Amino acid sequence: MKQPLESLLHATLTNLTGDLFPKAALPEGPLLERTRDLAHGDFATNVALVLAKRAGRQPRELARAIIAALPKSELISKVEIAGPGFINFSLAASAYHAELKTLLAAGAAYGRNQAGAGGHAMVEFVSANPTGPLHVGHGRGAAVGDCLCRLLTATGWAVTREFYYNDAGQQIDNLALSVQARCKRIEPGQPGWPKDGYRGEYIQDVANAYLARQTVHADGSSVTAGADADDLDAIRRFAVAYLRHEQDLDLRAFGVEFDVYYLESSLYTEGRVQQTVRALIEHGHTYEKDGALWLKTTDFGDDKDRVMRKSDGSYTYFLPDVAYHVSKWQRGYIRMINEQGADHHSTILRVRAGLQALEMGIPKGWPEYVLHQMVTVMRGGAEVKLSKRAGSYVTLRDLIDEVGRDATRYFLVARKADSQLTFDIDLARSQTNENPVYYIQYAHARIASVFRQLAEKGYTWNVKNGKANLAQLTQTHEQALLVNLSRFPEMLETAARNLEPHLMAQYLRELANDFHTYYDAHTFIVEDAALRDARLTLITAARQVLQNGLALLGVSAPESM
RNA sequence: GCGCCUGUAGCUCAGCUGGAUAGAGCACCGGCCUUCUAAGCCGGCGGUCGCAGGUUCGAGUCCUGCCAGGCGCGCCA
Repeated sequence: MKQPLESLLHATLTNLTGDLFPKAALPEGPLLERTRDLAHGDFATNVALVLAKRAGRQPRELARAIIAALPKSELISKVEIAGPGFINFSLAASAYHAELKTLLAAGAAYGRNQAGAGGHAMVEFVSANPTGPLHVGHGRGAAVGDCLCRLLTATGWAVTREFYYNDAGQQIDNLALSVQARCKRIEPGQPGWPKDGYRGEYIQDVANAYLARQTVHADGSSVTAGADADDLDAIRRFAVAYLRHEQDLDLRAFGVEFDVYYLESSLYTEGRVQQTVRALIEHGHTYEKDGALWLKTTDFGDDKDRVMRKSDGSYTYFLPDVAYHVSKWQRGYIRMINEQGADHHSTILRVRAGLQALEMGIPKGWPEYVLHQMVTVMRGGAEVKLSKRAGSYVTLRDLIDEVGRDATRYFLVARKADSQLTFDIDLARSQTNENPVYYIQYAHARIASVFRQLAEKGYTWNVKNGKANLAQLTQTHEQALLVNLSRFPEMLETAARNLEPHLMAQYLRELANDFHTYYDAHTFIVEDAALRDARLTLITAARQVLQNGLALLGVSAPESM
């Protein structure tokens, strides 16, 4: 909708270049914006205001010149100068009718674009260590990351979803020791309980399964428990597989799937960590001090250098991190987006520094990051502390079971990732209109219901007749709906470009509001066949966009509620 | 002390690349179901956009400095 008009304007301005203003004065980026107020038409441009100084003319005078140079177009019904020098465009009703037909023809594909041109993008998200069930923070990561994947796919990217986890190292040792202790009936706090052990009850479940010689499947392989409480290595393998499997069940319940599970241990077994160390040394960005090997991250903006190989010969976390990103780069991803909790924000600089130090031609801003801030969980008016170690955290599974998948996903993705989120379990549990996801789903269900009623009343919807009579849609509410439906492709484009899924959640709420308002103000199933078919055509379009939008959020679009 | 994020209505939050009169939901007050699902609609109440400067024709949005909150600042991951 916006694009043809923008092209027209751009061409007009290009023609005026040199005459009215220098070419360099032309602003880059979008020229047009949607107006907030219908009195200002459909689209507005501030280009006359922007160019005024460079052109040495009054904005309104410049606006007149631009309008005069504008070729005639069927799209536009009115152009006027407003305020200090805005040019406001009103679109012809026929332009909206054409858009509606485009929408219906495109169906589930409406709003999609090819901005990514089939390029390969990866989103790495969740990446929880297999030391316990997923908590609410992981849930936010899962919801946001999954929506990012959907947005990127819808805008022409070939997306790979990857989950990275640490299957060795200190945390996993703690896990194994904790399970071992539980195998020996030692409880947290008792003598023999490991320092920094995992205290959650799920550790006992793992221990019980281990002693019962269960077999668990995870990430393409299966592990059978040895039942020997002294075999720490067997316990470790079993516990990791057991908890990875449990996380998989959580993710499946949440409707999130991954293409690749990447094991940190493989970075060692494949020699990638060693190769990375060697390369970093070769490029001269390292030095030895106090028996440790340091990377000069200060060369790349860090406030102090970082140890990469400890004096005991083992590596700090960030070296495998760098090696891991080298793997991602070598796998050919143009875009690499890491979705993670903001408590890990300090890794951004270091990973990028490590990649730059390798001098492999990796762009400075690669990878991209989307960080989500903490989720505070409230229950009974009190905060529930998230603590994996203490074992008293709210799991993602708790939320899904109590609130439902749809509401959980919507809540976790409807806010800017940048802002802290308060997840009030009591509020989200209450199945009332306080839950905005119901509001949107209800709009969809209502439309479905209208068509059920239509059949009961012995009518059928004549699509052809509806499309031929779109001019009958003259009501204010109908026009508002037409306008907002046509905004969907722009919203999708913006949400994907900015990596901000919450924009889609927000938009759908507005669209649902437009529909509900329309629904209450007018009857769709009327005697007049032309009007009836036109209205049914309009609400079918609304149903389609609600479906498309909800699909981008991974939220269902129910036929009835 | 340093870095990242946040500060908008009583509460929870939107506000897209700076634009024209700052928007929703909840709460509160008042209306609307013999008519396609009232999980809905309409109206009202409510704001010095943390504070102070600056840039700009124009700032909630950009810059600087403060103030407040969150998260990080390890030879943990």
